[in-house]
Amino acid sequence: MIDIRALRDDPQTVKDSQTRRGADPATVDVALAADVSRREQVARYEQLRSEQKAFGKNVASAPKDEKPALVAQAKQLSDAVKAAQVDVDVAQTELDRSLRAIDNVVLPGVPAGGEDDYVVLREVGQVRDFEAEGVIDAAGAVPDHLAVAEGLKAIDVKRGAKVSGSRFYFLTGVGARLELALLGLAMDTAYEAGFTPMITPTLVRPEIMAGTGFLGAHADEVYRLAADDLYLVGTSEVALAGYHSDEILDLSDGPIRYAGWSACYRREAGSHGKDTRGIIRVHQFHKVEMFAFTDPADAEAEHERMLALEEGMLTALGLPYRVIDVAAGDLGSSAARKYDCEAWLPSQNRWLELSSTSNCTTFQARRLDIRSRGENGTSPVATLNGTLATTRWLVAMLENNQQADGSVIVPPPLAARLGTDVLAPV
RNA sequence: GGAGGCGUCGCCUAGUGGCCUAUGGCGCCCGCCUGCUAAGCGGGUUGAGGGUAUAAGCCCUCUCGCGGGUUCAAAUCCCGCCGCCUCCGCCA
Repeated sequence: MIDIRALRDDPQTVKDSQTRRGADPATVDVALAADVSRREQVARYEQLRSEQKAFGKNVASAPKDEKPALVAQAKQLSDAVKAAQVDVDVAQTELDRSLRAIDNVVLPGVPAGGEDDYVVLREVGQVRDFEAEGVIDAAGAVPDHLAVAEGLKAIDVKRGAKVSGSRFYFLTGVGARLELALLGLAMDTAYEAGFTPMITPTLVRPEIMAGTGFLGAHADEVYRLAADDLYLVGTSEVALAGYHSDEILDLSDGPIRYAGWSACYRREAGSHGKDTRGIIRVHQFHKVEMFAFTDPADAEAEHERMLALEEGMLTALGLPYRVIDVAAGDLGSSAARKYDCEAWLPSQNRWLELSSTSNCTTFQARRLDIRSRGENGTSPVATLNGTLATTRWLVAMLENNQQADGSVIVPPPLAARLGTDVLAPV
């Protein structure tokens, strides 16, 4: 939800933001009109209610024989109050609806445009020359993650499909160990950076799902259990954002930071035919997600901090990657800025998104009513999230660290956990 | 899954339709008293939103788990939901 006070004070900024996203700036005028209307109705209701309460005392203390006449008058007042209450409800609903139609205000510096208008901030690490090293198959191509994994008996997609259908898989043996080591490293990294480790529910109530904005444009991406009216989360961000819903937080000691470990479920409804081989795009995976509640003034610094932690993980794993500043039109309604880290995928000669960190400023906190106390009462906090590791990271590790003999070098931080620095084909 | 009980201002608690603008205690805060501490005495203490003034303050609305309903009037009566507790059953 957008800040109604900021909207009153400076509608032009919000209009400009909508324009940069490719959205309709007229939504701002609709919301402003709804705001004025709501305030009028509320003032009217409060006035009438005040009169009613004062009159009610007369009725209570009146002698018995005067009561019938007073009650008749009170009834008229009551009818007026009820009518005013209905008007307030209508105006409030209209205001909420019009505010939900407005996306978060993008931060200065965010590139304008759509999906292809991102700006590459930097490329880090060296992409190996696989051909020169002889890491190619019979057809002269770099083996992809699934070919490598099958050599290690690390991933079984055939039986995943047999048991659960397409886009499901088993991580087997070293594959399972590698994933546990990766996610464990991510949890430890987050813990050392001041994040409280959390293992979160993966089934949530409708109001939490809606409050975090995942039932909007991408509602068909979400699994729902009809018999229980619960949703399977696509990320622990949902549970972590909901964790403090309807609360007033004490941020006087700095940001509140959580690292959520959870399974994530996505229907991948709109991606038929995309990334169908291997485990790049699957219905279920695991993820360690950073989540922070901060003072709005600290949000941009926290965002940079999360990005640095993500880059630290990628560097520790020795993965070549680049950082992109996602363009306004590709942000999703709650983000004010988003950085993606993309690792190099040698089998496809392209970049693959491994992590994403969003600064949602106060947008999510307004919907979930999460505030902190300041000099002038309470105000919404800022929320931020960022990926620290997912199952998909295995894809990049398997491809980038493979050797000509089909073995895979284990990066040092994981080697310590696995007890070996190389995974050999079996 | 079945049966029952409960949810009031930090904690405990009173409150069965109208002077409830919610009782009392504990705790906490301020002051008095005091060699110091404790005790005692006096005062204050639900939270949120808005208005006005900004030294404080003053005014209005909402707030008795949440949402509806009945009524001129609801903490109180009715319905739904959520949560907690007890017992039975089942279960990793």
